Amino acid sequence: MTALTEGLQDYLEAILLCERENRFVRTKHLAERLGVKSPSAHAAVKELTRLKLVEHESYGHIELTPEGRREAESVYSKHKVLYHFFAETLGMPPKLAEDTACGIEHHLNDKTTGKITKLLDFIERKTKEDPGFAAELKRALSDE
Amino acid sequence: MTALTEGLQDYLEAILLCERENRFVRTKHLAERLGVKSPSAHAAVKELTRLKLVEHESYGHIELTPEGRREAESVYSKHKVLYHFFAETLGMPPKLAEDTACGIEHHLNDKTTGKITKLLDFIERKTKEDPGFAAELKRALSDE
DNA sequence: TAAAAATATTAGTTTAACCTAATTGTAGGC
DNA sequence: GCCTACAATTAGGTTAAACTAATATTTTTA
Repeated sequence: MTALTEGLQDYLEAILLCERENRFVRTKHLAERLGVKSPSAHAAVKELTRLKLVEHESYGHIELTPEGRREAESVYSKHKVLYHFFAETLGMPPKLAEDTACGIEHHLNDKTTGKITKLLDFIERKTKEDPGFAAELKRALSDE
Repeated sequence: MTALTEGLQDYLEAILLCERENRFVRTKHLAERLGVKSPSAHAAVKELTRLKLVEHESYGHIELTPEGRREAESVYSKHKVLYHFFAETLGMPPKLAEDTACGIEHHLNDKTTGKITKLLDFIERKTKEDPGFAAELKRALSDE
């Protein structure tokens, strides 16, 4: 096991998302997305390269290895579940839901994420099937 | 605002809990509880002293200031809500629920914690009132 | 009470993040 | 083809957290 730090997980996730938006990924993109300066992003990419999670030739663009992609997708899938939980289920504002998901995503293992997913699916199903339930839940969560 | 690091929040929480178990708190207790060596705990306590969140005379015991206690209790209350969520609601094993709560507690603001609490209360109430609901939920969460 | 054991503290090192400032490389416009 | 602007990299410094090893203090016990 690699015991990837939270920081490096964030970089992997950022690479995955930049890839989708930009067709290729550069130091600058990561720095912007993560709110750090380029030398910081550069150092992180260097370490990810050492760990064989990305490939990066000097002054070129950055690519995930299969292993890096697996890792990145694992983090991102947790992110999505959490975002859904905070934004949709709990009705928190998008920005806060996003930031909270970011902070937490590194601390869930797959089992836990699975459980949360099941709970969300259950709540969603009940909400669709039973308008009474939906109303009750909404009322219970409101800040009256 | 003090912008307390996660690490220091952990120490405050540990002081609060040691207090309840031991009548007084020493460097050694914190180190044991947090799984670090005494010099690390010592350094943390020194920093907390500088921040006026604890009082600590050399070779003596460690006490929370009112401000430190408020902070410690805020962290611990989040911990409890999360533990309840993972262990009771999701049915995860105690140790895992505990560890997960520890990792996450620093990333929730009061609003978010409030929302989660409301959701848990709602689920608990429904579960008590309606055996059918309880069974459905249990089934939805099972790893069949 | 003096020696031994336990605990606390200090000193100095390491690692992972970040930063700024300085340098090197690349690519487009003239 | 050269110059400029932008981007990437390197160099060197900071902070928070941990560690080990060494020293100091307190407590226990013989």
